Order: sequence, then C-alpha cells, then structure tokens
Amino acid sequence: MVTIDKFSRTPVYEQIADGFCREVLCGLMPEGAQMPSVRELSVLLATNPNTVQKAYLELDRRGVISSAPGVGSFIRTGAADAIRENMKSRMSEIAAIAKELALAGIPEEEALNCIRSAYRDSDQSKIKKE
Amino acid sequence: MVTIDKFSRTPVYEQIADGFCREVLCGLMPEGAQMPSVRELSVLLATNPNTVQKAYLELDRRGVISSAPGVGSFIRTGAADAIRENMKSRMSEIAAIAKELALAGIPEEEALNCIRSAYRDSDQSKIKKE
Amino acid sequence: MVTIDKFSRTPVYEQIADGFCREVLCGLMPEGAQMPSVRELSVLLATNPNTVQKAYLELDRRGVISSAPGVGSFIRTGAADAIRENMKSRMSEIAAIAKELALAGIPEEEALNCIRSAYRDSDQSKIKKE
Amino acid sequence: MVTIDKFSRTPVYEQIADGFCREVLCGLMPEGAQMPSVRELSVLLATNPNTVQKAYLELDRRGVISSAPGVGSFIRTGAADAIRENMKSRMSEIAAIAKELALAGIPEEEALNCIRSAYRDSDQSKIKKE
DNA sequence: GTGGTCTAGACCACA
DNA sequence: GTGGTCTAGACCACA
Repeated sequence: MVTIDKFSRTPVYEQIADGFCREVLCGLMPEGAQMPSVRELSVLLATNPNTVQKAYLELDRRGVISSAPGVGSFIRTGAADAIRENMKSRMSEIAAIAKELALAGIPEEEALNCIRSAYRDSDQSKIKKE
Repeated sequence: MVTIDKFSRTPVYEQIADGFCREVLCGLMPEGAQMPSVRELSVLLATNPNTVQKAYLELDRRGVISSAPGVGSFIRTGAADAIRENMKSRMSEIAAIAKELALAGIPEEEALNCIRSAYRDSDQSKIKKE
Repeated sequence: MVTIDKFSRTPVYEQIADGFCREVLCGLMPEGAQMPSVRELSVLLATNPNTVQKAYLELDRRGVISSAPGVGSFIRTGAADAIRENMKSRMSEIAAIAKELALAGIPEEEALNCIRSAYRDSDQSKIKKE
Repeated sequence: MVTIDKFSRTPVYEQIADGFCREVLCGLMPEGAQMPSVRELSVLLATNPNTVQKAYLELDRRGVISSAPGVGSFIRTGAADAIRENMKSRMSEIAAIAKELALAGIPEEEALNCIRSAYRDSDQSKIKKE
C-alpha cells in the first residue's frame, strides 16, 4: 500500500505518485486497472482531496494514468515503460552525487557497493515473493 | 568558483555551502584560509546577504569554517575530513535511488556505469591539473 | 458505428450526438429511421443510460431527432440540413485556433493544408463507398 | 494584458496561461523577463492565488517559464519555440473539425476562407503596431 | 518579499 | 457516484 511520511522533505502528493509508480512496477496495478477515486483515497490516507488530485495530475503528467471525469482514473497501457523512462533521469542524480564522492576521496568501490547492495536487497524481496 | 543555479531544486544557500566544500576538497581553500566576507560574496554571486549568511552557518555546522565576529570566517583545521565524514550520508541517497532503479528494472550495470563514469570524469580533471 | 473515447475532453454525450450526426450525413440514418432505444444503446456502448438520454436530448435540441414517449426516437425530416446549419458554428472554432496559429508564426500554408488534407481524406472515403 | 472571461468554458488558469503565451509570442514578454508574482497577479485579475499558481505550473509544464522559490518566475530561453511546438498539436484540432465540415457538405472554400481571414486579421494587427 | 504545499470545503458538469 | 475547478486562507522554507 501507498504510505505517507508527513515529515519527509518530498511533498505528500509526490509520495503518493511515487507510491503508485512502485505498485505499477511491481505488477500490483496492471494496465487498465482502476485507481481508487480521489475522495476514497483521501479518506484512506487521511489527506485532503486536493492533495490526492495533485498526485493524480502528476501521474497523468508522467503518462501513468488517464482520468475520465465522472468515470474514474485508470492505469494507461505502457505505464510501466513510461515510468522506466522517467527513471532514467534519476541516473543523473546518482552521477552528480558520485562526482561529489569522488572529489571527497570516497573510494569508488564504496560507491559501487552502495549500488550493488541496493540491487541485492531488491532481488531478495523478489525471491521472497516467489 | 562557486556558481549558483537559481532554478535548481537545492536551495541557494546549500549550493554555496556545497561549492565551498568542493573548493576545500580540491585544495583551493586550504586550512586557515579566509573566506570572502558575507557582503563581498553576496555581491559576487548576486544573491541576498541573508542567503550567504545562511550558507556560512551551514558550513560552520558542518565543521568546515569558523566565524569570528568582526574578524571574518576561516577554514578550520580538519575541514576536509569533516566534509568526507558528511559525504558518507550521501551514500544512502545513492542507495535509495538505486533501489528504485532496481525496482524499475534498470539493469544493475547501467547504474554501476553511472558511478564509474562519474569517477572517471573526476580522475580526468585531477590529471589535467597535474 | 458510433464509438466513444472515454478519455477525450469532449463529453461522452456529445460524442454520441456527434456520432449520430455523422451517420445522418453519411446516409446511414435516413429521415424517419428509428434510433436504437436508450437502454439498448447504453448497453451497446457500455455507458450510463443517463448519458445516452442526454445525447438524445442534445440531438432533439439540434433538430435531428424527435422522441415520442413510449414509441421511440426517429430521425426528423430535414435532419441533414439542420446539422449543416449547426456545423457553421464550428467554423468559428477553426477561426479562433487559426488566429492563435497566425500569432505563433505558423505559416498560413500549413494551416490551409490541414484543411485541404482533411477534405481530401473525406473525398477518398466517399469514392471508396462508390 | 491578460484578461479573464469568467463564463468561458476554458478554465481560468488556462486562460491565464494562454494569455501569457500570447504575450511571449508578441514579444511583450521577452526571454528572461520576470513574471508578476503570484500574489500580485491574483490581485490584478481578482482571482485566487491558487488559480494563478496553477496557471504558472501549466506554463512551466509547457516550457514557457521557470520558477525559483523566493525569487520569482521568469520567461525561459526558447519559450517562444516551446509555445510554437505546443501549437502544432492544435493543428490536429483543425483537421478534426474540417473532417466534420467535409462530411456535412460545407464547401472546402468556406473552410479555407475561415483560415485566410483569421490570418489576414492577425496581419492587420501587426501592421497597426508598426 | 518569493513560490510551494496543504487544508477545508464549495460547486460544477458529467456518468 | 466521478474528476475538475475554484475560493479562502494557512504555513513553510527560502531570498
């Protein structure tokens, strides 16, 4: 389930959007699946409907969902690909931090291990599901 | 020189602080070196003096500089080590992004190459200087 | 057949009404022809009966159909002419967009070709039918 | 100046965004020019600040402005090109309407004249300014 | 001062 | 019921 950390620096609406992206990638929200309604979700997450709607707008902008007034919001076909495309931009964030680490004299191996253990963790959780 | 991107998501004061950290690590600002005065720098960077002041406070907090009212601010002894220590916390940022990439199915090698090329770039610039 | 794009900006009821207008103009729905019943069509299009009802009201307003409670809805005599009359109002929409294009520096020829190719397409489909 | 028609079907925030696009294309808002602040404009237009901000978000999404918190919003370099790019999508709207007109038997010349007179009008207003 | 986020709640057209 | 828009107003970090 999508969860919110009120004290996080990242805005609530972005946490919601990111959460659903994760669910799409996991296969929990397949293409064509209907999103909870704005009102429903706002009750569930104890947030304002406007905040949920902003999250949905963000998901629309990312090509993840499509909203039909009076009908509901649905996962678009190709949503997972759209998310993966967006993800690539995050690689540049890694590169930026890595440059700082390099400059700070942190050994390259330490940075690489950071990535490796992150991937190992995520592989683990996949295996658990199997 | 320290530069500012006013449209970046990271606050200007943090950009300034990060910039001086980089200069310390490069050896451009050795221990004991005097920082430009708040006013001077605010003119140079075309920013609000309050912003520069906040950057200096941040550098103080990080153990990078020491400020003596009426005298000026100076690079502390051990500044580079203090920065390196702070850097380690950024590794967790890399880990967090890497986990998302893993989930999104971005191959581990792509993420690793991100780090590798960042380190290669920074090696290059060191060689140039030699 | 009338089709619905539930993510389109134009309301579903308008899509339905427009669809029947097209059928009238094509000759698929001649004067006096009976419209499908509201229930029947709502099942066929997988829409809410209220929506179909609203579409029929709209067609009535446009002078395209006439509804007799308990009997059914029928294409009026002169329906095609009524539609053509309504169409003219859509010309002002074209004009409005064209003004924006002009302002944006899009060459007039590009806009004109837009129209020309639309007419060519529709001529083609007429020929095919012949 | 940007004006608002409260009774128009197009949302207020979109009217505001469109208005500024027009100003950019006219040269009234050159690259780098500062937008009025959200609060300032909301007073000027007698709307809610949230509505103005939504308009600014839309302009950001279109690549027309960039906003720096605490500093202001500014016309991006290449804003006019970004707008022209967006414009092209409107050509498909013209095509869609033109197809309906063709089907309705409206002579092609009438539709073409629609475009021509729109371009003539806009040329006129350019001449007036000269 | 600036923009960004969020709450609380109203109203709308549409299904 | 659904999403979309808007108002009124608070609070925040940042400049």
